[in-house]
Amino acid sequence: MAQPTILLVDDEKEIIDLLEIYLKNEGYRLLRAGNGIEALSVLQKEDVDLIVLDIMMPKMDGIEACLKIREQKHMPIIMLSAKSQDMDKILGLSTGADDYVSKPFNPLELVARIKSQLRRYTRLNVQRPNKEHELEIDELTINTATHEVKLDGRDIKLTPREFAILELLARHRGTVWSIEKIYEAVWKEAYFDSDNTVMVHIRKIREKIEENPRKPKFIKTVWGVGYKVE
Amino acid sequence: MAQPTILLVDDEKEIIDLLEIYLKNEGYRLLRAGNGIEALSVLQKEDVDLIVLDIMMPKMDGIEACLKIREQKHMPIIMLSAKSQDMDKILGLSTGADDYVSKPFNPLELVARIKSQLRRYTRLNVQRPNKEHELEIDELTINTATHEVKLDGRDIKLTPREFAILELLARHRGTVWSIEKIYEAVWKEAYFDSDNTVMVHIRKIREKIEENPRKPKFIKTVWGVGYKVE
DNA sequence: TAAAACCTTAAAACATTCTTAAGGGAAAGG
DNA sequence: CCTTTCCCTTAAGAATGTTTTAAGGTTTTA
Repeated sequence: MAQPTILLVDDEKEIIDLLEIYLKNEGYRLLRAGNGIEALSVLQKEDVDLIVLDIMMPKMDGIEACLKIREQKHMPIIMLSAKSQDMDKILGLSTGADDYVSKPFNPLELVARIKSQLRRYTRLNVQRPNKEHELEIDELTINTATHEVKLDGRDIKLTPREFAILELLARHRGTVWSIEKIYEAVWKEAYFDSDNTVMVHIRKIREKIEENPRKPKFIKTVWGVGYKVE
Repeated sequence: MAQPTILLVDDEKEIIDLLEIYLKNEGYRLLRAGNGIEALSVLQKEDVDLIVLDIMMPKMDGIEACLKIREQKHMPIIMLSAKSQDMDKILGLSTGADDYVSKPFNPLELVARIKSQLRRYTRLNVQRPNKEHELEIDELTINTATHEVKLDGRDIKLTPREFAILELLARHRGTVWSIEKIYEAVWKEAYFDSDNTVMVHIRKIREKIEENPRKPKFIKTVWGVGYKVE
């Protein structure tokens, strides 16, 4: 993290402007958003290391935004609250914020808190299981980042092709994929009829993840059409 | 952590008494100390989950105590500071405190901060290094400050490249690193296909730290993907 | 019951990873 | 400044793991 990126979310432009002066001076890269909705769309496009979030905002308030962000990604969130709204603060914390600061605040205090949070995150340097990278189907967990598959917590070893097929079906839960489509999506080349290699792979996957491969629970056959994960 | 233990360190008895009412009400177990020296001796005997530390104290002040604690154990430290000592606050943070609260404070605010810190520490169910610069994987200890590696207390000599690879994998325990990613992270230059130098280094590391390099315990191969330390 | 669709198996073909050893180069020591 | 030692890289064959092929079996549908 050479130059950490901080997203400032507040509807009061003056506050953002003020913070920008202090934070730029510390070498941070800054992004801004005027409400929760904007913040979420920025997060989709940009790689953000920490968020400063005002509680009171139009459209989507900070608490709601905080919850939504937590659903997707894990990063330090510092909440800003109007003076003496202690209940709000506590609420804010139980939504998953990592810290909060009361308005009016001393900018230096906020800078210190930001440093503290970023330091913690680099110190612990943990891979936080990123919900974004996890697919869950009942007791089956597929981590697309680490290529790990777990069934009831037990590790399942899948080969790269097997993994790719399972990921494809799990990602598009409910939709049926023909053998041809699967082949093209995974192999990225044209499919020749009379090639049963996808079928063989499906069989191998079932052998590994299904209690009874003849009566599959995860990968179902849709007769005459293809396969799906329900 | 059924009933987390909190150590309150302050020379003002009234403050500790006040906090005790609020924190007991939240179900915490409480320990008290009147200064830094007392605090350290309590820590030797008791299993503490979080410390609240006043900055201004006789004998050994909070900053000094904070540094000493950090040398030994890693746990959340919340500092208390007299009003408007902003510089003190920032100093406190750079000594390794995790958060701070200004006196006079709202007890509910402190309760919220304590919850937040404890939640974080349980949420990231991370291996907490006893010392800041040590990574532990079972009986393997990696000191990133001194570049020392110990296995069951015995010294293991690793070359710089070997150390860098092991550190990388150990720091991101659980995540799988492809050969390409490892190369780029350690060598900081572009990777050329058909270069098996990472592989050879992995082999050398295994030779040194694994009982049976064919059946590695520490550095596992994830076929078709890369390597990881579990 | 025949035809079509799907399943199973095992072995051959293919790909990746491991291992070893040797040579070049950098750093340490005289 | 030369020698020695240690570290890094390269390369090639061995070992291990994966994918494909192909042939025969089973289930479903009409």
